[in-house]
Amino acid sequence: MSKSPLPKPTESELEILQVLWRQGPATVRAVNDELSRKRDIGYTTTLKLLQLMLDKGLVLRDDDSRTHVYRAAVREEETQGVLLDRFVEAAFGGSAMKLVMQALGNRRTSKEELQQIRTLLNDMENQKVDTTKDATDELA
Amino acid sequence: MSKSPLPKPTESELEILQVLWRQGPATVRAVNDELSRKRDIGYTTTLKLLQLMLDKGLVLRDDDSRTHVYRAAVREEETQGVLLDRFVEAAFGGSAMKLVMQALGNRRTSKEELQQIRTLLNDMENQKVDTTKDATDELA
DNA sequence: GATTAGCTACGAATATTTTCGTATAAATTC
DNA sequence: GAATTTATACGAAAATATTCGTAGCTAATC
Repeated sequence: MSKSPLPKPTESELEILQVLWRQGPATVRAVNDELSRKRDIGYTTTLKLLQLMLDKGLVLRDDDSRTHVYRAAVREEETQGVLLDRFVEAAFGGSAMKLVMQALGNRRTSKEELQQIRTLLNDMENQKVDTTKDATDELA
Repeated sequence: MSKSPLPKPTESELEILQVLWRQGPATVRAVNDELSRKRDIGYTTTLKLLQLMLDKGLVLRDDDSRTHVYRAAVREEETQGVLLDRFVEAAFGGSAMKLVMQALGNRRTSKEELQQIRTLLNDMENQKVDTTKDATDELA
């Protein structure tokens, strides 16, 4: 019903969400193994983080068996949206455009990706008009 | 010359940098007044933050007169670039595309802005970033 | 069935960031 | 020129976030 408060995940919590989003439900061990690939982190640290995240409602867990299985309780896109808003505000003074321009300008992007964006741009522009038979009045 | 270590500004420090970028060199009082518009913050808190930022090399100050004047020591675009990289990594698993798509998809963007992006896309696809005979142009 | 290995719970130490109180001194006001 | 206002410096409390040690329990191994 109402939008949950959706507590802001910390940096470490985000790391874990990334793992869960990418790999699906996982045990503490699995999450920890994954995190360990990138940095030094103890097992109980990962465990504690997951427990805190459970309290916050960021993850859910299945504790039927002794080895608990955690899964993300927040959707990837939604969470990213929230974080993005915050980030745009904090780092780009609220200008999403500036961010996009910089994100695009600053790195190598493949032709496929560029085309993907073009398609999105077209969709956005058309969608704004309406959804009748023809809306292709602009060519890019 | 060499890439500076460029210590990562914290959230609060970023707030202050925003002010300095927007308004140029300013006194503690001026910065604090500006921050106070958005949230509750004591004068000495702002002062302390600026002093810490001075230590870190994020700002410079002119203390010729009793009332010191601080100014940003890091450029806006550069800092945003660093933060953006970090953010893309942390929140979008390293995919700048995902971020751009979401940033574009999730909010109202004017036709002018869309056109602006198209122009950038075209430039990028042409690989040559210049619009004239000279190829030494650079995108912001 | 005793020992070992693997798991969770949880308190607490660390580290980091944010906030402010207090001391002190210079400028301004009356 | 005394009192008030306005500064800076700085220690340290408070708030957050991260990390790990240890206890206790269950399953697996020998």
